[in-house]
Amino acid sequence: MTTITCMVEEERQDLAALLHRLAKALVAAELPLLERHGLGMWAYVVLTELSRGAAPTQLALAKAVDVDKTKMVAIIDGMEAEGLVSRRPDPDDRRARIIEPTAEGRKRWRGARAAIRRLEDDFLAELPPTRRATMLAALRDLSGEPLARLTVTP
Amino acid sequence: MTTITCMVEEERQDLAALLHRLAKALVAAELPLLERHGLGMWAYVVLTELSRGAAPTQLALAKAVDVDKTKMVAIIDGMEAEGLVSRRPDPDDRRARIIEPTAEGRKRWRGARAAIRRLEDDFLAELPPTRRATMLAALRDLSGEPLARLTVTP
DNA sequence: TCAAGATAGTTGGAAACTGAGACGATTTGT
DNA sequence: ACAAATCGTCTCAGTTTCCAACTATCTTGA
Repeated sequence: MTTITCMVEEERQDLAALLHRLAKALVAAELPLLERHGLGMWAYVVLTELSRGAAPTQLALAKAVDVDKTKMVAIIDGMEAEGLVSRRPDPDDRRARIIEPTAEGRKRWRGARAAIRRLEDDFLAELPPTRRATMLAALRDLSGEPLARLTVTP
Repeated sequence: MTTITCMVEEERQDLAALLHRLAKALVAAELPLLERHGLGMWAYVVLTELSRGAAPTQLALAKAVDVDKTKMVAIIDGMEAEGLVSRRPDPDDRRARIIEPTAEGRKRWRGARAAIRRLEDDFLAELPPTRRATMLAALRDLSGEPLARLTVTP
């Protein structure tokens, strides 16, 4: 008698596609919230980066949020026109401009972030607490060193 | 003596931003693999959907992979020109075209998927097995009903 | 039955985004 | 002091995205 071991293929779907779909749906759901608080997506992303405390130059900001520096010009232009950020010459390097959020920028960002946080908490409420915590921790871990290794070793 | 309870704000970063960055980096890392197997990103996504077994019409395909139907025309045009899929009139509805992968399309897709699977497995190897399994299961769960609820209830 | 409306695929064009190149003003290295 | 590199900006071409039409076909309701 022969024993046949049937190796069931783990029909996992592509991780990239899965993450992409989730991110796309979340962004689509959050865009109306942002606009209700008077912010576009890029403005929110920039303000989020600025909320980390440091006062970066325009180029550092572009790298931090991963957009082209030529695009950052237009983003900051718009935000400055709306009074969300201010450009200030860097005293240590007169080529560079230091970007800082205004009081209004901070205010709108806090409102928008709270709304987004509520939506995401609601979205995540589907999962039991321990699984949710494990997943968030795993995602955070992956977005660190493993992600960096991806981009340098093609 | 007074006891001060310090509520440490869980400084979680935005889930959408986190997922977006991960997806973007993964896609960027996988694009060279795809092109090495003679596939573009859209061709791979379409072939992946076709591999589910059903033979969908062009419109059903567009909805399944979430692109505009007008863009699907160009995608299928290119794939047909490369001999990756075939257009066949739907016998039940002469307006519709049924899209089917060719042998060559299936072959290239299998090769590309294997390469992608290897890269993703390597990427996920950073996590301990149980955490990885929990995370993947959680992501899969979220991409089902919770995601659908997001898009209809803004 | 048959006329009106809806639908599948296609085409074309407008608007937004992306990415590369160049340039002036400035800094850095030698 | 001088060459090379860098920061912010501008411009321009190539793409993608979205919307409005159009043809051919299907479906529905009087």
